[in-house]
Amino acid sequence: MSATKPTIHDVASLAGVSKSLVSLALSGSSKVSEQSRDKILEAAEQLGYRRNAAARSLAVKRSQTMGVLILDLHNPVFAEILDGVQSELRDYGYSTMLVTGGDDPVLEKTEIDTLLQFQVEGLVLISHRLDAKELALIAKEVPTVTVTREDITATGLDTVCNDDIAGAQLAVDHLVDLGHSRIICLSGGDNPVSHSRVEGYKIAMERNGKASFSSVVPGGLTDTTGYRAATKALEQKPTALFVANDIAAMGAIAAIEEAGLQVPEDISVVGYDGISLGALRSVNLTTIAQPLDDLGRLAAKSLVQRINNPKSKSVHTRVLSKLVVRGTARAL
Amino acid sequence: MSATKPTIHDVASLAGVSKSLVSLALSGSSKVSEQSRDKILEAAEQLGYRRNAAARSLAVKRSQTMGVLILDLHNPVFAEILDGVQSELRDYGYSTMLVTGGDDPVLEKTEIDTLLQFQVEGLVLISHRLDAKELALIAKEVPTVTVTREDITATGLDTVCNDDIAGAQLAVDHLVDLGHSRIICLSGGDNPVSHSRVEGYKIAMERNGKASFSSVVPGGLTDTTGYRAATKALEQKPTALFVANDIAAMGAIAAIEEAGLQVPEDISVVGYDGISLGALRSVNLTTIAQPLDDLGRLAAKSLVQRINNPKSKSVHTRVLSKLVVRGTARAL
DNA sequence: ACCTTTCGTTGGAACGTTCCAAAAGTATGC
DNA sequence: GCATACTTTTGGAACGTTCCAACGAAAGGT
Repeated sequence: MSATKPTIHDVASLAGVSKSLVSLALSGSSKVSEQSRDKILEAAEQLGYRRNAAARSLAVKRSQTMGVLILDLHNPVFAEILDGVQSELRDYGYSTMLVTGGDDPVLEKTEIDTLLQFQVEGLVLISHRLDAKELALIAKEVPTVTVTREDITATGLDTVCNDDIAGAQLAVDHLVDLGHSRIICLSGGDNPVSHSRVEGYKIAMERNGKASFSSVVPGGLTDTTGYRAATKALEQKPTALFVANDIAAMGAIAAIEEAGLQVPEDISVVGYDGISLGALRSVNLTTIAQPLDDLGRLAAKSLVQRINNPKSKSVHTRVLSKLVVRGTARAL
Repeated sequence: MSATKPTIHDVASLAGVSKSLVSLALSGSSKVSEQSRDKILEAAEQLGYRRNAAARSLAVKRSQTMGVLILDLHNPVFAEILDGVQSELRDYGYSTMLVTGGDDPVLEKTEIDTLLQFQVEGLVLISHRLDAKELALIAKEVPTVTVTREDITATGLDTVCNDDIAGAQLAVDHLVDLGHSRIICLSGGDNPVSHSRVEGYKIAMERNGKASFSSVVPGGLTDTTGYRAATKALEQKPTALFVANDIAAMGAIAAIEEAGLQVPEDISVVGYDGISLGALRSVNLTTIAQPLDDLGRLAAKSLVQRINNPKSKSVHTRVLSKLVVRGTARAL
């Protein structure tokens, strides 16, 4: 650590030019003579000069930074979406500031506040805990895009997500194709995403003439809740389970095996999300895969677009999820 | 979006006081009269005023922000460490700026550069790709702590990690306790962490008088590399496998099952890392668990300490990993 | 030789804060 | 009623950058 960081002034005086010229040279302006540019670049190099983003952001009134809020890094879905967000934003020349809400909704609010203090130009919210009123308020202040929920409309707010209703139908159709009728749905609890998936399940059961077998067992989005729901579901002697998400599906599989049954020989299981974890050989989960990376990329794109054109009306982007057939569902 | 963001001046004139007093009031100074404080707070609220962190950081010459570099968010180990880092830093009043290097080492460097431009006060590096020279250079510029590698000593650089050699011995000892002799080690490839784990394996085999069975099959840290290594290892008819990390262990388990054998009935498997994924009921992996959250917290602590006392010499913190017995290893 | 244009360069203002020294106001003591 | 002390408030400088208007020098046109 040098005593004090070199500033543009230091570079200027070492190169024997004015600070203005240094600024110009550093931003690659064409109106700097070859000679001066070289001197300046060399001086900067020698001093280990680095632009001060705070000062810059203050002067240009743009931070070139986006804020990202993630519900919970432990669920791989979010990490995978983040990856897309981040790499896309990088291409647009934005940096990313990431915060996680943890379990605490209050914390989530203060974290967003921190983000805003840093003058982020936009917000990507990968979380479904914020309520609509809150969200609208935030979106009014800064361009915002939510990923994974589309239940909300507010000015300045874009959304990116998959069609959960359609996706769930894909799952059921696949199971029906395999000859299943006794297909039970393990729900993901009380949140918009899970509701849609259940709805899709019901529609597909009906459409396939299996309405009489339609049965939803309340569950959640975690390993444990999936396990519990499956245990309960087994009482109804299903031949297949459609589970609200991949993690819960893994819990469900464990429950089935503990009950002395085999997946997929005795019971087929289809999950939802398409986390890369499910592709691991020892998991090998048949699932409805959301294009998670795309989800992130599109969110980023959408945000950048809105920043360039703040008055445009809300855009709701839908991505297509698709069935990924692996080893946990097979023909009866 | 309001036309233009309210500044401290706007608040001041609305409250009928000077900007200085507003600044004072907002930072909670005790030398502001009750009356003024109320007026100011109310005015701020009314305007939706929010401090500008860039301006603040410029004025106080402290960004109150730390930079975190993560190798790869897809590997849950990193996400779990990050969680600890982040929550600890929050307690110290720091914000976090996160970047990921992706696959590209060059990118990793520019990302660190971005972080430094934002005047982060410290750097947490959760990545083992940077080389020693690079690292020393960075540490000279800003307090830095690496998590997960301790092969490097440089001024201003602290490290936090577990004792891989000891951890690996724990794994082998456990297997020996269970009556195993034919224990094969699937290595994690060519990196310092994996080397240590192999070394620990060898030491423990020797110590337990099983040196003649000692055998290392080269592998990697991913699902696929674990799968391949296990396939090869099976030729030697082992009764147990010690795998370099949990993800690879999961790949190994898949290979074993595909070969028509069962875990743990025919072959026991012990992993390393203790990712929460391994605790999922359908995985249920016996492993050497690093206290990942602690790792993150300690890194954060170490960093804060160094910031408060930059001249102190390098601190190398060791955390204790422990055996977590689950379902993939059992007595012969 | 002089006016105009172009090019390269410059000083100063501005961005929104914090901090400091000093001013203004209020209370206390004699 | 005045000096003293203390509390509250204030204007201005500073932080490191970008941007703009303006400058001098060199080049071009007449």
